[in-house]
Amino acid sequence: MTASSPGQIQSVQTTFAILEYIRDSEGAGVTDVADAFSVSKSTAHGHLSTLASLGYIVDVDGKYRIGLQFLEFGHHARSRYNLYEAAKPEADQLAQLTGERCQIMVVEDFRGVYIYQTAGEQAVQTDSHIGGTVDLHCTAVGKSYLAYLPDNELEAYLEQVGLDERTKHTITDPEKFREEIERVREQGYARNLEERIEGMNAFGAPILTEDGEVLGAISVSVPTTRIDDSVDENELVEQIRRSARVITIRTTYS
Amino acid sequence: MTASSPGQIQSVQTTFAILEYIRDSEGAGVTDVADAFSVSKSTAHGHLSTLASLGYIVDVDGKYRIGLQFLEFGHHARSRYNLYEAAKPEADQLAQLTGERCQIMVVEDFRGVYIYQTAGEQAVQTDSHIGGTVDLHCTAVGKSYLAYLPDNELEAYLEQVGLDERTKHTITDPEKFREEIERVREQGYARNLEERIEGMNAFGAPILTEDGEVLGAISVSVPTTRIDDSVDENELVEQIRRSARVITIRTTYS
DNA sequence: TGCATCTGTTCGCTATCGCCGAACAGTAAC
DNA sequence: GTTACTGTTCGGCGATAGCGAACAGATGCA
Repeated sequence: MTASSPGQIQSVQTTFAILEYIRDSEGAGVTDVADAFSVSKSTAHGHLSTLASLGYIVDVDGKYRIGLQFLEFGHHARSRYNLYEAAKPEADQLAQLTGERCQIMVVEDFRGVYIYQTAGEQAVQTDSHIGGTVDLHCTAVGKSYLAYLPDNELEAYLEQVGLDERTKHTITDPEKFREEIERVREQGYARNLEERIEGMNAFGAPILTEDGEVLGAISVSVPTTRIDDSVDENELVEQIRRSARVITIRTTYS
Repeated sequence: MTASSPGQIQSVQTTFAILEYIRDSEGAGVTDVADAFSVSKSTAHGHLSTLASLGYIVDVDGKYRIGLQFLEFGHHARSRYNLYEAAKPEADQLAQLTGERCQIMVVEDFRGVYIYQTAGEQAVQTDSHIGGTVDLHCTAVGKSYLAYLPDNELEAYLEQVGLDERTKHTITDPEKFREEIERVREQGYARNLEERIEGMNAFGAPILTEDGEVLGAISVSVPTTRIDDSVDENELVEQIRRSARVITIRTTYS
């Protein structure tokens, strides 16, 4: 707990830190929280009992866990984007058609957030899940999105966030990245070749409004073992782009 | 803002009240919040800037709105029930088959919470949505759930929550309600005949573990106009019960 | 263009209330 | 039945959350 900016309310910061701790540690009690944050048991108890009486955490077998009330907030936040309802059936279909994992992403504060994710028959497990965030520069969805952003916003991303190396395939050179983005613009789709996770690739396309503004992106993940082998990249990309177009139409007339 | 129990942290209560306000009012600014809670602008600003810097609310066109970070909490809470992944495809199929609205519910603190909801072709719009909560006593999902709860917990529900009247069809007499629950047990499914919303009916079945413990429930909503008319109740109920059984099997082997 | 009126932000001051530590009370373990 | 954990309650101190006023942008209207 370092200084933190002034005018901020500490107990609120603490409460959310505790919530994140409960989430990530798969349940915690008073003592756990007191130890984890080096506060007294009474303080931890105060936060936990407040959150519990508000229903944001629930007691399950003596450990507090994240309550379902957050579902409503999450769902509400998602519905703002007017994308979920339109994109869900397309993503499901794409996953079924390809047998792989398919995801829908939007961007908030320059972070990619998966608002939907669905798995086909042979999809491999990854760390991506609904609500999870990822870098934009090393994902197919992220690059699809960045490519259709105004130039100044792309530059703002490069400056404020940068190109952190995730694997040895991550593009970290700004100039090369601009070229990559240019390629995405020309081709209308993005590729991620093990740039975020070794062995995992993805192909994505932006979801645009009719005016050409980018709302989010859709992608299909394919493990390297199936690339060249069983997967026809051109056909897959065509399917993805078609889905993206359908979603555009659906969001327009709804 | 009345007294509230001691040992509770007020600023945390306030912050969550503000979050709920932002959610329900579709966006709010510093002045809105200050007015709504009769606090000074600086206080409102403190809460909002804290929440914003944590990323839990985001500035959209000068109004704060709920951030997507809650999606991760919601998704996490839902995944605890090990029901969503197994039930989603069944619900989708049921909605497609019947053309109506289908929902999956679990219970937290004696409140029914929809963890999934999907609409068929001719489904009518209702107020139910993912994360939304409903009474147990006047819904098909709720009655399905209560029927498979141990007797003492059912009695605890009647005592602690009670049978509030929602429409003139709501069962409000405890003795009649116990009979209704007995009927659900015998038949293995529950009916809601305009007991929560005028004109809306639903048919539901419990989702059980192999040991017979109730995990949640699944239901299909049908407007009164289509009952008797186009919908064959017996067939519909059979489909729902079959889906519930499939979900049980899926949750067991996953 | 200028005035008026919104918005959000910053800054001391004060009283509140969040935090602490110790004592207490349940509960599981052995 | 004793031990060693849990979580809970209780004063007391001191940090801090909240207030109000003053400031600063933004927007709108004439």
